[in-house]
Formats: sequence, structure tokens, C-alpha cells
Amino acid sequence: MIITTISMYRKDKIDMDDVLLLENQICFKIYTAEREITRLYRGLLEEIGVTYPQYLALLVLWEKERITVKELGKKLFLDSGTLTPMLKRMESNGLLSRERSKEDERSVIISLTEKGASLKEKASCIPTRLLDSIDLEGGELEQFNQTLTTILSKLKDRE
Amino acid sequence: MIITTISMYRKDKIDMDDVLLLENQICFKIYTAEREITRLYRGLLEEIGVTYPQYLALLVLWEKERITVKELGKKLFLDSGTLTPMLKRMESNGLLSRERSKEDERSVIISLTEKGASLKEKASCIPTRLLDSIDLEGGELEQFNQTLTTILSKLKDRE
DNA sequence: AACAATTTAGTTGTGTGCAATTTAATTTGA
DNA sequence: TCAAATTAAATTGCACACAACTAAATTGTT
Repeated sequence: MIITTISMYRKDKIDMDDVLLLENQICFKIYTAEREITRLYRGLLEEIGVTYPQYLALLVLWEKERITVKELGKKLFLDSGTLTPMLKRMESNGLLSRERSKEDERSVIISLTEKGASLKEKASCIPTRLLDSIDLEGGELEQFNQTLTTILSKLKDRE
Repeated sequence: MIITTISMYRKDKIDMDDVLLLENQICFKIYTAEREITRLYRGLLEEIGVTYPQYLALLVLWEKERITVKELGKKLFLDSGTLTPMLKRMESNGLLSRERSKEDERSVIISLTEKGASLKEKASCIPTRLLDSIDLEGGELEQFNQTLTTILSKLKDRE
């Protein structure tokens, strides 16, 4: 028998009720973990005045000061339907500027303002504080990270 | 030195740029995985006409036909601000009914309609199909599930 | 060159999430 | 007992996500 669900692996039997039990839904745990992490970030990011998705955009921009909406979307796996309004909010908060590319008028180039760039310093403590909260022994964290990467690449393959 | 980040664990050094590198953000992977999983569910759930959060509510209701909004929220970690509009949408789609409790007029009891209950049969293949997509060897899946549970309980502790 | 196909942002509409507040019902405690 | 505190839903307002579509610019093809 091919093992495909947690409950099958644990109990070696198939049962419709069992398969559908919420507790067995690993996806529900990922869904919940995502919201818990966002909630935790909310507190940490409050002092620099950005949301978690905005913080992710800043992470990209701290690595590369100028980037098109398209490239940003590729890194964050978000489309213009999400990014355009979010970037407008960040612009009106003085974190970045949006300008049409001279070379290709279809593209919009996002670049950090002084203010946006300056937040990097304040944010540098955040990843450590976050992982302190998760508080896993290094090896287990590394194993978890690897499996998560594997899962992501398999999910991405199905596109 | 206490190991707190993936990059520290791997390279034994601390570097602000490194810590902030998007690739090192395990939280970003969880955030991305959640959206990928939801995307995958979208296709599977299309034929029964529900969204992923609605499907989660159905999972609970398939276990317990009548439940208050409060109890449902406790299981899904969602508040009335999210649940009330969603349950209204599900009600207008004929999946469930909402009625004030006679014993305690503050509570609203959700109960499945015939239609809502009947979807259970069609949905029974979904968890397996989902895990087929993730496609991990049983042991690794189980290990991942355990770590995820640990992370969740630690995150929940901080409330 | 000219026109079709493609690409990039933006727009629109729907569905969550969640903080903050409101309303109504119930419980508590002086 | 009865006002204060608590509880359960609902409401309001904001910020994502994302599908579907539009508009404008660029590229490809003949």
C-alpha cells in the first residue's frame, strides 16, 4: 500500500472519516502556521509601520534598490493585482517611489526612498527574534527547512 | 553561541545582509507554501463549489453536524469577523443554516443542510490527492508534520 | 512597414483575515 | 437584586490574494 496520508502512515488503514479529520490535515497546519507567523510579525513590524507582505517587498528592495514590478512579483510570487495597490500604499507612506521605465514604458521601476532604505537597520533583529519564537533545535529546524523547500518545489512544479 | 537562524546554523556567522536574505526566510516559505496549497485546493474544490476556508468549515461540520460559531472559530482559529460573512455566503449557497440558540440567544448554531452534508462523499478523495501532490516519503512527511505541530504549539503559547 | 501576438501594469470584483467597535444577552458580585 | 462585567455575533474598515479583464507598449512575422 502506498502511504499518502498521515493517518494512513500512523494507523495503516483507510477510513473516510479519518482521512477527513481536521487534525490530520497537514495543510490546515500550514494554513494556521502562516497566520500565526503573520500575527507574530505584526507585533514586530508595528514599530516600523509595515505589514508582513510589505516587509517581504522591503527584503527584496534592500537587496536590490531598483526593481520592476514584474521582477518583484517573480520573487514574491505575487501578480500586479496584489502588488500595484500594495506598492501604492507603500509609496504614499514614503517608503518607495514608482516610475515608468524609460527603456520600456510598459514597466514600472520601484526604488527605495531614504526612509525605506533606512528601515533595514531597524529590521535586522527581526528574523532572529522570529526564530527565537519558533525556538527549534538547529538540526530539526534545518530538516524542516529542507522538507519545506522540497514541498514548495513540488507544488511549484504543478503550475 | 546559540543557533537561532538557518544562516547561522549553516555558516556559523552572523551577517545582517545574510540574515535578511529572502532565501533564508523560513517564514517566507511557509507563507508561500500556504498560498500554493490554497491554489492547489482551488482546483480540487472547484467541482464542489467551495473555497479552501469554506472547506475547512465543512471538515468541522462533517464531524459535528451542529456547532456554534464560537466553537467553530475555536477549531479554525478564526473570529466572527471572518466567520460571520463566510457562513452567510455558505448559507446563501445552500450548504448550511444559521439559527439563534434557544438556550443562549447570544449564540448562533450552524447546521449542515442535506446539500452541505452530501459534499462529504465527493470530498473524501481530496486529502489523498493533495498529499499525492506533496509527494513525500512517509517518514519525512511524518517528521515534517511533527515539527510543524511543535512550531504551532510554540507560536500558540505566545498568545 | 504593418499587423498580430505578447508582455506589463493597472483595474474590477470577490473572498478572506483581523483589529476595533457595537449590540444584545447572560453572568457575576457587592 | 440589579448594576457591572463578561460573552457571542455582527459590523466596519483596511489590507491582502487572485481571477478575469483592459490598456498601452513592445516584439515578432511576414
